[in-house]
Formats: sequence, structure tokens, C-alpha cells
Amino acid sequence: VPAPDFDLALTLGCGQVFHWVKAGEGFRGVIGDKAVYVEKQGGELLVTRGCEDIARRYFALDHPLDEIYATFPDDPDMAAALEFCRGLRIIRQPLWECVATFITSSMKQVAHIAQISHTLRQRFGRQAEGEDAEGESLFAYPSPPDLARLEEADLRACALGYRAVNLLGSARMIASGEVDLDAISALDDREARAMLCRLPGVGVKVANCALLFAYERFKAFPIDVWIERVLREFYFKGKRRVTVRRLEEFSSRYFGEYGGYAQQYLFHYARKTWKEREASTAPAERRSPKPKVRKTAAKR
DNA sequence: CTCCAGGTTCCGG
DNA sequence: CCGGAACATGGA
Repeated sequence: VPAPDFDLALTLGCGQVFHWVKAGEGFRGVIGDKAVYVEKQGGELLVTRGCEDIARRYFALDHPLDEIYATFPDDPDMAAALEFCRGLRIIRQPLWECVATFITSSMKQVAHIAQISHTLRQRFGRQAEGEDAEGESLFAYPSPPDLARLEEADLRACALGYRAVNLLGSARMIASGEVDLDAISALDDREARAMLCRLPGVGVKVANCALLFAYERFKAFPIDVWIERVLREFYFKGKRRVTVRRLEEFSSRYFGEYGGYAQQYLFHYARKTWKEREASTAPAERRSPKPKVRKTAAKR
């Protein structure tokens, strides 16, 4: 499949999707219910035979990156993030898969989100069509009905912790038809966000991730701990008393129609470059005494 | 052993 | 509207 301006590794490794694994020169994973192998070869994407169309759509090879880049704000940090992430595409994820994985993402590192995704797929997901080179089978993300019939303990056993009740509750609301993920597509951003927030474990941040990574709402701008650091460091340096509200209204205005794209570029750029910077600093400095008060268990 | 992670929800000021 | 605290688990 022709795939110009496309960095596959960056797209799969930037924290928008969590189940793809490196395999030889490429990656293996599941798109919907089909096992797929993908590999970048020059300006083209090598794809499992028969999966060309779904791959083209999933990887959003139709997104006009040049047009999108042209809408990015003109500042040095944004420019650095763009150079660092050029070719990263916001993919089109299946609705439930996206909502569910981000429900499980709360207060978790990217590596662990991936681990949870794999466990859920293997234990409760349907086997995907096709298999990888080693003959190992891959699994689709468990559907809402698949999860709805489980008990909280089944999910707790997947290291979900307090997220178990949220994932289960959301699966049940969707399986029962109380919330219709497909119907949300017809709503405007604001209504769609409100509807998603009816699901337990879905707040503004997770709803925005779903809007951006599954509903193709490019204005959605998820603010997590990393992006909050980015905004404060790059755009509110030295300012005091900057509330999350302030950050939200600034970002929706400043980053424009493709704010979500800009967000993902800044997110990945900061996460990678700041991580290295921290790793290279002297460990001794980091162990300075913290005046922080330990949690006092004065409850109950 | 401590710190912290792509948060949400509930509570008191 | 805003800041705090609780909530589980496992990398680093």
C-alpha cells in the first residue's frame, strides 16, 4: 500500500494504541478482528494480503499531513515536536477498543496499559482471523458483551485494580444499549464528550482520547500529566495559579483545528526527550529529602 | 523501599 | 470553581 509521509514505528509507539508488538522488521497486531502484519518498506506499507483496505483506513493514510502541519502554531517548541514526530499519524481505532483501553489507562504507565490490553485480549477476546509467522494466534479486544458477563473479580485478576469496576460498568452500559458508541458519531464534539462521560471511569481526559483516537475529532485535546507539564513549561512558564480550566481554554484556542494532532506530537516529544534528560541527570540529586507529608490514614 | 504513572470521583471550602 | 484525597499495581 502506498504510504508516503508515514512513520509506522512512531505511529504505533507514541502511546495512542497499545497492542502492537515488534516482529522482525515490522509489527504484528490486530485490526478489529483480523490478525495483521505490517512493515514499512520505503514509501510503501507492506500489509498482510487481503487487509490492504482496512490497514489504509486504520492507519489513516488519507490524512493530509502537510495541511495539518500548516495549521500548527508557529513557535519553537511546536516546531521541535513536529521535527521529532514527522510522519506520526493519528490512527482510526475501533470505538470500544479505544474507550476501553483508555479506561484502563488511568494512573498507569504506557507499558502497563499494554500489558493489561494483552491479558484482556488473551483471556476474554475472540481469536482473530489469521495468525502470525510463528503460528501463534492473536486476539481481538473483548467486546462489551464479552466483558459484561464477567464478574469484577475476573477483571481484578488481570491487574486492573480499581479500574476493574469501571471497565465492567462501562461494558455493561454499552452491552445493554444504555450508551450507544456508534450513535455518538452523530453528535457534535461537546455532546459526544458529555455522552462518553456518562460511562464510569470516563472523565474529560479519557473522553478526549476517545474523540481523538477513535471518533476522528481533531480538535479534541487530552490533557494528561505530560501535556500539563508541556503546557506549563512551554506556554505558562513562571506563571502562577494556572488552573486546568485555563489550560483547556488556552489549548483549544492556540492549537487550532488540528489541536489533537499537535497534542500528540507534543506528548510524544516531551515524553521521549524529557525522559532521557532525566535519566542522564545525577541520581544523587533526585534523592533530596522531600518535605511532602506522607499520607495519613486518619480515615475510618 | 520510594516514586510515579496518558485519571476519575467525591468532598469541603 | 478549586485543591485534596482515595483508589491498585508494578516498572524504574
